[in-house]
Amino acid sequence: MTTVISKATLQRLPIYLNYLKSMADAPEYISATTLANALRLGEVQVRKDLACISDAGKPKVGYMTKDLVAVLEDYLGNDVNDAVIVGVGHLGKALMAYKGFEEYGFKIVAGFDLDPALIGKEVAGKKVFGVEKMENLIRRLGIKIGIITLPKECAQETADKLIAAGIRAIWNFSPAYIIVPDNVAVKNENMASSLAVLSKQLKELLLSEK
Amino acid sequence: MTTVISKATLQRLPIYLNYLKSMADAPEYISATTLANALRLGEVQVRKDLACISDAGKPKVGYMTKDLVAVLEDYLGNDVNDAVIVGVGHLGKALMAYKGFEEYGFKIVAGFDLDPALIGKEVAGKKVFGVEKMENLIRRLGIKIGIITLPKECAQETADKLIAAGIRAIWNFSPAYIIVPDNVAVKNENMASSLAVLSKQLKELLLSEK
DNA sequence: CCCGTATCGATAATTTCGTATCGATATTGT
DNA sequence: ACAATATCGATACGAAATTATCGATACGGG
Repeated sequence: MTTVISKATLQRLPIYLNYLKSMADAPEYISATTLANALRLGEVQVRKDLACISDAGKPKVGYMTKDLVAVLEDYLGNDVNDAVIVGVGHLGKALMAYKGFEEYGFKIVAGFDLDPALIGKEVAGKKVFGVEKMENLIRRLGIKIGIITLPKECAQETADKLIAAGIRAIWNFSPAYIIVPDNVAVKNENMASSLAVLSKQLKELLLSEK
Repeated sequence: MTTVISKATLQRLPIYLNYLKSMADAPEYISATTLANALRLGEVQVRKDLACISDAGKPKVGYMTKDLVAVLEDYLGNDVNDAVIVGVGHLGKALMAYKGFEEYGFKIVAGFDLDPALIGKEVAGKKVFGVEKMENLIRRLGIKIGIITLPKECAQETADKLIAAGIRAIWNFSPAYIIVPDNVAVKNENMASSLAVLSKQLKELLLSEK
């Protein structure tokens, strides 16, 4: 365990956790085989992923479910990060209301927007501020993660402001491709990329039946 | 060109297209080097990706921008797929209003929801129907793609209904992991996976400066 | 009590993906 | 016209990820 965890594995860990927690009738033990079948993954792959964070697998029975959940939660959420969101449109509101981030050590503490109709309101219990308060508030609270849910025109400009205020990781949902300095992490969430994969799969499915 | 296109490449193609189209002052020609620098990718990687779909690169000058856009659009959107969306909450509305899907051969034609206050209304010019109309409408229009933006409780059940109605590709934004038959494509969009990667990057960044 | 089987962990093989290198070619400057 | 250079496409190499294989171990059934 506690070896170097590859990016690919890291992306699967939340999926295991999510699946385990969503099981209504969780058995006491669960095997890699069972998990693999349920999630459409390779049996060996699951075992290898789990080996990174757990060493409690037993032949013939599998892993104790509650232990597995515990180590996954521990690994994924071991330090809670506060985050702010810029752009309280539909997507921004959806993310602010998304239950489940906090399970992964992630907490949205405030939103920012230009719209006076939104400022001062609350969304999912989180207050919405005017963007002019943004830099000050981020700096004061020492927040490191910023989420951008804005039209692409203002995305880069906002990213620059966030970075100037001390943000070190940006999750960008705008269609714009954001460029940041090397000492800032960025994840450009591109809907079209996911879609391209799905669309290709569909095409192949339909073709294979002709 | 027209070789087998890997999944990794396929995911980058929309990014190239998006970048090229978003350039305000697009030059007549653009080189792989320029693209690579702008998108923080390897120069050779970009060239290799583009080689899959284009053969119009010229030494010293690069690719003719409008040709590149044309082949990318052609490849990514060569068959327009109609799609429906189930769950017209914040996220559903955000996707319905998302400009940019149609550039990738993808068109949301209707939404479905349970809320009587929404039924009959329009979101971004698309009508919202009651879920009881869902199966009929999908079958009648021969729609193949369904997007699920519902709470996790109803996700699997809805997926089953969609499939029964003839849907062959599901884009699932609910936190639930959806299981489908082999002849249906599914993409479980897991926010937590993206987040895990970003969060780890941030942690490493902060650690490396200590 | 022993044998068959499901499962684990580890190692090895294969595949996929990314990167480096090299000759070829078009443009620019002299 | 010719040399210098940026870029392309192709090939070869290396790294990463997935998949296959194997011995070891725990449980259940004769």
